[in-house]
Parts: sequence; structure tokens; C-alpha cells
Amino acid sequence: MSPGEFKAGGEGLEIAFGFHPSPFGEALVMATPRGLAGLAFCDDESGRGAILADMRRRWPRAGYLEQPQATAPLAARIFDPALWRPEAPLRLVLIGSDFEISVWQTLLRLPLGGATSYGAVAAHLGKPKAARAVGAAVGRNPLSFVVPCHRVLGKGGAITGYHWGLTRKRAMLGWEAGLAKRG
DNA sequence: AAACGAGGTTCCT
DNA sequence: AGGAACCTCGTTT
Repeated sequence: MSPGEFKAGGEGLEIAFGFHPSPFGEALVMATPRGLAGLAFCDDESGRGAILADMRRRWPRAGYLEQPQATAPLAARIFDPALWRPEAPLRLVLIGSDFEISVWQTLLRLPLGGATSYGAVAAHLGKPKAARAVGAAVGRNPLSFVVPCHRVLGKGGAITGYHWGLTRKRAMLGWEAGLAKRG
């Protein structure tokens, strides 16, 4: 995947989406022919409109089609650890600014259950004072959970904030902790 | 414990 | 171009 492949705003992009159950509530899965483009969460059907609007705002010029049959296999694979294959990773389509993409790629290297802090990510990017910018970029991550934004904690390990709710962040960390324990 | 300012980047007007 | 917002951090009341 090459991020520069798409114009800002998702111009000319066709995005298929569908809502599927997940361990963390109902998941909105978005995909292009190139791979997974978006993943977001809501508590119930009443929240669908809001998160769909939230995601569409990220790529206002893209076209959207509700095609649950197209996104269902992706949802199944994302949330079933038995289907995770390091040698054949999911194809991801990261759409964002250079800074955002570098932050997200840093997160993708985090090991399962491994935590870091906003400041540490900023330092890794050579901008030790950009912790807040990292927070903003992480918060704009369109691939919630797949890009492990929930593994970024405040300095000292405090769970500081989460776009989709602190409760969900804790749920993800607990779910991963259970995985690690089981092996 | 709460309030404050610096800080990098993006979004909106 | 200007201002506000953001999943922060360190320092000061």
C-alpha cells in the first residue's frame, strides 16, 4: 500500500462499508479493493449514523456503498485471533497526512500487549515535544484497534483518553491481556 | 487536586 | 491568515 496513491479527501475512492458485531460493540468496517480502510465502533444501532458521519468526514470526496457482504469476511478476520497471520497481514489503506501515517506506522510495530506513551512516540519520530500532536494524530486514526491506538497510554501508564470512549479502550487492553496470558 | 502554558499538527472560518 | 481543537506533559498554585 502506498499512502500517496490517493488524493487528500479520498478523491476517486470507492469505499464499501458494513456494520458487524465485535467484542467491543458494533463495528463499522470500511474497505476498498486495495484493503481495509476504516474501522470504528458504536454501542448500538442508534449510533450508526454518527460514526458513519465521523468516518465520512475523513474522506469527504470518496464514494460510499453499504455492502456488508463485502466487509463481513474482514470483520471476521480482524476479531478472531486464530485467523491472524503475520506472514500474510491484512492489507491496509492508510489515508492521511505524512505525519499521521508515520505515527500510525509506529503504532503498527507495537507488540501485542505492549504499551507506550504519546511522548515516547513523539521522541521516536524525532520530535520529543510533539506529544500532543501525536495524541491528535492517534485520535484521528481511522483504523481503530487494527492500528493499536489503545496501546498508547499517558506518561506513567495512565489511561488518558480515547476517541471511542475510555471504557472501550480498557476493554481492548483487557481483551489483549487475556490473549497474551493464553499464549 | 486543579489550573496553566507550551507545544506540533490539523481543521474550520 | 487566524483561531480553536486535540487520546499530552511538566510545572505551578
